[in-house]
Amino acid sequence: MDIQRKDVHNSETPVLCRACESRHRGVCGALTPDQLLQLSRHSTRRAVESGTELVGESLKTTSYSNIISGVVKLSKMMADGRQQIVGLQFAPDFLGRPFRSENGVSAEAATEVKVCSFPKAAIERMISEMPELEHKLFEQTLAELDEARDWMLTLGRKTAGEKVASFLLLIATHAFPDNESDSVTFDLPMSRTDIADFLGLTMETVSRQLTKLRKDDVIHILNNRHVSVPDLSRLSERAGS
Amino acid sequence: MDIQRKDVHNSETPVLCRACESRHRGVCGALTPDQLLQLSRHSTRRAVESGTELVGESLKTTSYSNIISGVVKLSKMMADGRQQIVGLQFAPDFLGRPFRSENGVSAEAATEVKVCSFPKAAIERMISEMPELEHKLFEQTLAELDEARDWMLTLGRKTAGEKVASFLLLIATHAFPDNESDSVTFDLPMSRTDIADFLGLTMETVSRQLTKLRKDDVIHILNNRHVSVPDLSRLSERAGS
DNA sequence: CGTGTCCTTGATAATGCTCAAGGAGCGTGG
DNA sequence: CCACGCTCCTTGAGCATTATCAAGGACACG
Repeated sequence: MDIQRKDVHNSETPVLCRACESRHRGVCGALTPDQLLQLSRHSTRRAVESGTELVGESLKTTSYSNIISGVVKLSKMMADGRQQIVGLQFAPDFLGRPFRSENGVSAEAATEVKVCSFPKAAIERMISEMPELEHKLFEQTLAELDEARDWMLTLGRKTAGEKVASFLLLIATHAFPDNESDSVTFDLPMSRTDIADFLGLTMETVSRQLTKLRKDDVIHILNNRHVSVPDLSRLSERAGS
Repeated sequence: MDIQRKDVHNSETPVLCRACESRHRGVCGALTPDQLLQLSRHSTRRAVESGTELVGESLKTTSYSNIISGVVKLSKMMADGRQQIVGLQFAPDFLGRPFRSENGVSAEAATEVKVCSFPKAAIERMISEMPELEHKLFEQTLAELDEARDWMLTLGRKTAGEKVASFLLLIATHAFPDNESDSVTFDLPMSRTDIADFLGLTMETVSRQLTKLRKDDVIHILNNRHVSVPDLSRLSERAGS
């Protein structure tokens, strides 16, 4: 074994973490290689298929995760079965409600999802020891709150057409956060029913509004899931600014 | 001057802070008397009347505040004037978006409001020096996120009747957080128009639903603003659990 | 080739919105 | 003290948007 590597203060970044986005844009960016190594000893990486429940609405959570790839939907359900998706999470978001075992939302993989999971206790210990880590989580939570409030405007005040356009815009920008051009092509990470549950509409209304956008040449649809937007600014107009 | 007081390590709690709820349930609970004293030197306390704008939607903020009493509404507006209230804040909530000068919501006093304001720089310095303070703010932000997501379910999936009942329940529980009995009486902190903007409805629909609840004897209304709920569980049923 | 899932489209119904009129409370000024 | 003007709220009638119910199309998989 390479002695030099072992001896330097900044020990080597764990292999698993090297190509991980969480180390750059996510919460692990707050950790030194030493700490990363310590945490990685307790972490398990796994891929789950679309539809898997990652966190139950009233289940006690025993672990937290970083999303490595894929899309996770957070949802709430009423006693009679009505459902509302209250947020989408993308890599490299941190998944889980800190400081509380029960969080009132369920998390389900919307696409195939790769996660890196840690035991609750390990994370909580590191949070209490490292203000930098807590700060990162705080920043993410503030961003989620901003997004939740944006979406409240969409849910409460936009028309069906504006809602669907807003959703497409949301996916387009999150799928390609640093897209500079005015056109994008992407796969929708969710079914019509899921989109409806996110927008507070029915599946039929979502379908009709997508058809309308297609007929007005704002979007092109191939194979139900595959969408291309030739001019983002035209879509943006439809979203009601 | 009393020398003993001056010399003890834990100096005296500032007069202004003594009866303040923020010191117990709010963010100031994270501060020692020494730190409180330091902060209180920069703080200004003032009362503003209902309707005053405390934070502009795209204005750069120069100060943060603790709400001492009253209700603050956070809202977003679309270019064409459609408005959505995205949150209500009560004493002893902290008002302001940390780490960003522009926060995308405007804050307006819904009732007469008393606030204790601090310069942005002073708070940010204390946050960076005191993990405990940041932790308190983080906890409040998480609670706000939970509430925002609860409200998303209300906005997206509940009927007009359920929305109005949910609103009354929200006010009843926040006005008297430790009420044990099954009946409550309170004043609504906002107009019908504001309630409509919070629920994603029109003023007329809110009015009709209130009338319906009154005719069904779920609530009693005196003088438009004054409401009494004889049986909270019956109201809760109307809110769709 | 059948069966299943997901999506689209159509016809009809219902919920909530728009427009309109009028009532209640309140401060102001005659 | 009362009339007025004002704001806020209620109520009604008709309408628009979206939901519901139903049928059928596209595609995948056995």
